[in-house]
Amino acid sequence: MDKAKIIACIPLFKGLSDIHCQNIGSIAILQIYARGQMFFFEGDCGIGFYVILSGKVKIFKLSTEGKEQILHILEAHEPFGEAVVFAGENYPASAQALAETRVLFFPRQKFVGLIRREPSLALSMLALLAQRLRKLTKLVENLSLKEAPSRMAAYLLFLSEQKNSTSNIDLDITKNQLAGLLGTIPETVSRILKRMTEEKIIRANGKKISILDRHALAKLAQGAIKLT
Amino acid sequence: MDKAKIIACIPLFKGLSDIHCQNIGSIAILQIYARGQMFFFEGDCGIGFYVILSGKVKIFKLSTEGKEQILHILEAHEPFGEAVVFAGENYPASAQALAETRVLFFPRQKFVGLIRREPSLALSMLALLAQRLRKLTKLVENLSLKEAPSRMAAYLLFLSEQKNSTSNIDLDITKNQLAGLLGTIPETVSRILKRMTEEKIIRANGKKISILDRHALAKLAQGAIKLT
DNA sequence: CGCCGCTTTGAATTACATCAAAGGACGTGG
DNA sequence: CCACGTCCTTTGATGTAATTCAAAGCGGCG
Repeated sequence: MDKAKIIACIPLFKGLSDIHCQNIGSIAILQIYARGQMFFFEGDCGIGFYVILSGKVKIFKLSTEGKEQILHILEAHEPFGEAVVFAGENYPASAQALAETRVLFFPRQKFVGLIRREPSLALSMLALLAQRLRKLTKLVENLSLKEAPSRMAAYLLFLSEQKNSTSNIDLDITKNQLAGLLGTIPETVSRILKRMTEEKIIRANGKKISILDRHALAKLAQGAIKLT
Repeated sequence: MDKAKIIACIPLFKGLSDIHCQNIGSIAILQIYARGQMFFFEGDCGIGFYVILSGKVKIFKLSTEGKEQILHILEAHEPFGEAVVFAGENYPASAQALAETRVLFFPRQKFVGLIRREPSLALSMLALLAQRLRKLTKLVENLSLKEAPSRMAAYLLFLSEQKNSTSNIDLDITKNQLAGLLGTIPETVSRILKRMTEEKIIRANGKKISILDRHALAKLAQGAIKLT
């Protein structure tokens, strides 16, 4: 199995010539993490970044009392730990495998060397960071400007759009994790879903959720209406 | 007045050769914004980014009900609007001058052209974005994992460190803006400062604040203790 | 001087977290 | 294949931090 081939398939490295993919491949290290295993803890010295080949990874922060805020849940082809490569300090959050996960690891110094010689790679990384920035900005907006039901509504709509705009969504995370993502607790998630069901906005069946009233959900997401 | 000279003084462009500073200067446009004037609104098409020469700029989001969350308050030498240059969509937040502000404006396309030819400029921008990412991560942590008094304590300590670790801080923003920065409302800010004063952790006099008990403030910031 | 926006304070309200408990899903090992 | 434990999920009762609403004092600036 050729690492250059794998790399050519990763969106982040899209558009790079074969020779560059080979260069990148030559510094990449294939690693496998078991479910529950940590990639790094917040505050660890940053030694490089990862790209997921398969599996699922949670990026999160922990409060002193143990409550967790999930920043991202990432899947195949998505990179993480990039910020540390360029600001060269410690990881600003922790990363853990939610399932068995295969990754490519890119050591910091070597990767920076590549970037120096390949401007289009630099632009790819810039685009990636800029996009992360947008995503976090959105998260801040949600956390501070919206209440929990709105955040839930926004998340359901987001999931729905990701998956071809079907009305049938599959939460592929536990409601515990969903709570961490929305900045709340499992009990609240449960109650909100219940109320949405009562108002016939959604139909819930375990991790399967059908959107019955997309319009109401959208209104809810903007905070224009409330759950009674 | 030579734009290349000005640019050489900006931390973002530190370490670039004279010739590069000239190139950068040749695409930069000097602009002056009056107090209260908007640079752009959230959702506007992104046409470029700015670097502050003097003045003060607020980057913020507005909820549908009009509450605002301030993401950053920026001063001389700090850039803003960078994310849009590389993700090439719309501004993810709004920007407004809090005082008369002089900026250099860098049009998107031209700047990307420069980066293609100058890897060290790319690395500078990468470092900048990575740092922004850290800052936002911290904000998310504060908003979701800490309660208001902790966020206030953290902010006071942050200000104190910025200004040579003196115990005498000058909030150079209104408490209204401080509330927006901390993700709360002016009344809450007022009450928290009052309680901190009662517990002799700080002494407040208008916008001047003295830290009396730095240790207690630090404990508060981590959430280890609470205001009674 | 007079106005407008900032600031403070109190009382009422609310959204959400916490605590407690029970039911359910899932996987492991017997 | 069933029994068991663990974790996830739901539901109710209770508590609390923070927003909302209201009103009055303060301050700066035209």
